[in-house]
Amino acid sequence: MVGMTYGSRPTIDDVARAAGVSRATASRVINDAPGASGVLRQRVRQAVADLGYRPNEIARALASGRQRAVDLIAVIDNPDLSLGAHPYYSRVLAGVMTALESINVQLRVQVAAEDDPVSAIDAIAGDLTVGAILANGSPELAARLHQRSHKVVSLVPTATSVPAVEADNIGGAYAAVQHLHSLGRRRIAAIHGPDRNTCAIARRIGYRRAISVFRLRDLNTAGDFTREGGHAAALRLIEAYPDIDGMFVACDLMAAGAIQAITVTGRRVPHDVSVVGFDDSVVSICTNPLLTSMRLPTEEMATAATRMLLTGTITPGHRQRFPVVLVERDSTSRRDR
Amino acid sequence: MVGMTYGSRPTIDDVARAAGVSRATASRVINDAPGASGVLRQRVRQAVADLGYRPNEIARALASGRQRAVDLIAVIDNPDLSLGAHPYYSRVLAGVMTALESINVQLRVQVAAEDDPVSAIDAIAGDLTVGAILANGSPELAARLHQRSHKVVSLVPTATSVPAVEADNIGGAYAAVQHLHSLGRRRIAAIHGPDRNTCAIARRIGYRRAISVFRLRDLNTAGDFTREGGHAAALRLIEAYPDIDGMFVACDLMAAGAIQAITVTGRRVPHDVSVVGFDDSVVSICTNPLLTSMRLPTEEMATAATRMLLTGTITPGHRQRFPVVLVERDSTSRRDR
DNA sequence: TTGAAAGCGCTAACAT
DNA sequence: ATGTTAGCGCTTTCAA
Repeated sequence: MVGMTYGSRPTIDDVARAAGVSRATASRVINDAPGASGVLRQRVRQAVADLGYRPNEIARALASGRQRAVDLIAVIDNPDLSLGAHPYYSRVLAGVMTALESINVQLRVQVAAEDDPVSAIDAIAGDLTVGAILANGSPELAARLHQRSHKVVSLVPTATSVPAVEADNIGGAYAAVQHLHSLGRRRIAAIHGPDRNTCAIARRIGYRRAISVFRLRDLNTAGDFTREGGHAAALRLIEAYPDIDGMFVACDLMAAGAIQAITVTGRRVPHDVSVVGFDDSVVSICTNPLLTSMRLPTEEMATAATRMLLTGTITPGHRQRFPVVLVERDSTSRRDR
Repeated sequence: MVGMTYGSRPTIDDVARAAGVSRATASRVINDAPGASGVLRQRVRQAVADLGYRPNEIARALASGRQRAVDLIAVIDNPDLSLGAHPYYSRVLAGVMTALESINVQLRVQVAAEDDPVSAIDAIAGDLTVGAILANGSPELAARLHQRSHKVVSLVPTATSVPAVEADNIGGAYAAVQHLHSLGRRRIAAIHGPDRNTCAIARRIGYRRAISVFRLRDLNTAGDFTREGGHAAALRLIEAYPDIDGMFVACDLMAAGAIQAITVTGRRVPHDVSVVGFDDSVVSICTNPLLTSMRLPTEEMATAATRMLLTGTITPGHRQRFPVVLVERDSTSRRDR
C-alpha cells in the first residue's frame, strides 16, 4: 500500500506507481486498450489485484464523455396503474437486468410523473448515455424524447419514428378470439383497455378483425387495465348480453376481475364462459380457475431492447417484433365443459 | 448563444460568460449557495434560462466527491423468485421513486446474482453514494455490505448491525392466526416460507406463538414462496390432516396456489377452509375468492428506507418498525359460512 | 511501446 | 461579494 493515501480508494495513480509505469500505461492495461507490452501488462494487473483497485466510474465518465448507463423510463399517467400496482414493471426490470449482467453498465430508473411528463422527458433526454428504454407512454411523448436523443427504444407500440421492440398485439388478440371460437364459443365479448393506450388499441384491432372474420357480434366495453375495472366491465357485459359464452380481456389484471364477476353472477368459468387474458403475467396463475392468457414476452422484449441500445443497432423507425402465443390454462379448458 | 460551442450542451462557463460573472459566482447561484448579490443572481438565472443550461451531474459528482444516487440491491438466490416473477420488486421500486421524486437523486438498480453474490456486493459497496437499499438477501451478505459501507438499509429482517426498516412479521402472523381463531377455526395449518428467509422465519415464529397461546395443534409444512410450492404444500397438508379448517400462508403467491389446491380437493374457501395470506400484494385481489391478507406496507417501507438514506439518519442497528394489519377479504368471510 | 500533459465540467478553497 | 485557481480521477491526444 506504499504511496497510497490511507482510507480512500486507490486511484489509477496508485496503481501506476505500484507497477512502476505511467498513468497512461496503467489506463491502457485497465481498459484492455492496445499499446502496452506484455511485461507491463502483467505488472499493472498485479498492482490492480494487490491494491484492490476498481476504476472510479464517475471520473471515467467525465473524462471519456460517456457514462455507461441505461435508463428505464416509466410514465405514470394513471395513479391506479403506478409502478407498484402492476407486475409489468418487475418483468421489464428483470429483462433489462438480464442484458446488463456482468457488463458493467448501470440501470437507472426514471419516472416521468403525470403532472409534467414533458419537462421530465426533456430533462432525462439530456442525460442519456447508452440510451433509454421507454416502458410505456404516449406516442407524442416518445416522439419528443426520440427527437431529443435518438437513443431510445420503446417497449410499446409508439410513434413511427421511434425504434421499438413490439409484441404482436393484433395477432395475439386475433388468436385469442380464434381460440375461443375453436372451442365452439360464438358470443365472444371483449373488455378493451384504455382508449389512448397503444397496446390496448392494437388488441382492439385484433379483436375486431377476428369477429369480422368469424362473423361474430361485436360485444365490447372499455376497461382501464385494473382488476376493479375488469370486474365492473364484465358485469356490464353480462347484463347487456346475458348469453355471452366467451370473453377476451385485454390484460390479465382485468381478466382476474372478470372471472370473479362472472362467478358472482352464478356462471362458471370455463363451463359457461371461457375467458382469455393477455400478458401471461403472474396474475394468470393466481386466478381460480387458472387463466388462459396470451403470452407477452415482456422479459425477452426488455432484454432485446437493452441489447439494441448496447450495440447501438437502432435506426429511426426500427422495429423488432415478438410473437404473442397462447398459453392455455383452465379458464378455457375443454375438460370442464 | 454567444461564445457557446455549437452542438454541445452549454457548460457553466458558457453561463458565466453570458452573465458576465465568474464561474464561481455562477456555481453559487446555480447551487443556491450563499455569496452572491441579488443583481448577479438575476443575471445568472437569466443566462441559465436563455442557454437552457442544465448542470452536468457527472462533473458535479466528480468535483464534489459525491454522486446523488440511491442503489436498490436485489439478491437473486432463487431463480424461481427472480425479479420478474414477483410483484414485490414493483412495489419496492414504487416506494423508492416516491421518496426520490423531484429531488434530483437517481435510482440505480443492482442485482447480485446467485453465483457470486459476495463479490457483487463488494463491488457495489465501493460505489455507493447516497446509500443502498437491500430488498432481500441473507443477514451474512447484509452484514458484509454494511461493514464495507454503512450506508445501507435493509427492507427485510437482517443482521443486528444493519439498519433496517422492518415490518412486524411476527405480529402479523400472530394476528392472522388470531383472526382465523376468532372465526371459530381450530385446526389452523401453516404453509411456511423458505427455511433461510428471514421474513419467513419471523412469520413462522408468529404462527407458533399463536397456536401456543390458543392451544392449537401445530400443523405445518414448508413452502418456497412460489405459487406452485403453495399448491403442493396445501395438498400435502390436506392429505395429512383432512379436517383442516384454516390456513395461514406465509405469502400471497403461495396462498393463491393453496386456494386452488383446496378447491381441487372439493373443499370450499372460506366455507370449509378459511385462508389468510401475507403481503397484500396484487395477487390478493386476483384470487377467487379474494384473498384475506396481512398487509405488508412495502411501498411505505421502501419510501422510509430511502428517506433514511437521504437524510443520513441511520446508525448501526437502527430499526424502524411498520405494523402489519389484516385486510379482510372473501377468503375468510363470515357470510359464506 | 511508453510517458507527459491537457483537459472533461464542475466544486470548493483561497484570495481579493 | 466576487474572482482566481487548484483539483476530483480518469481518458486521450501528442511527443518521444
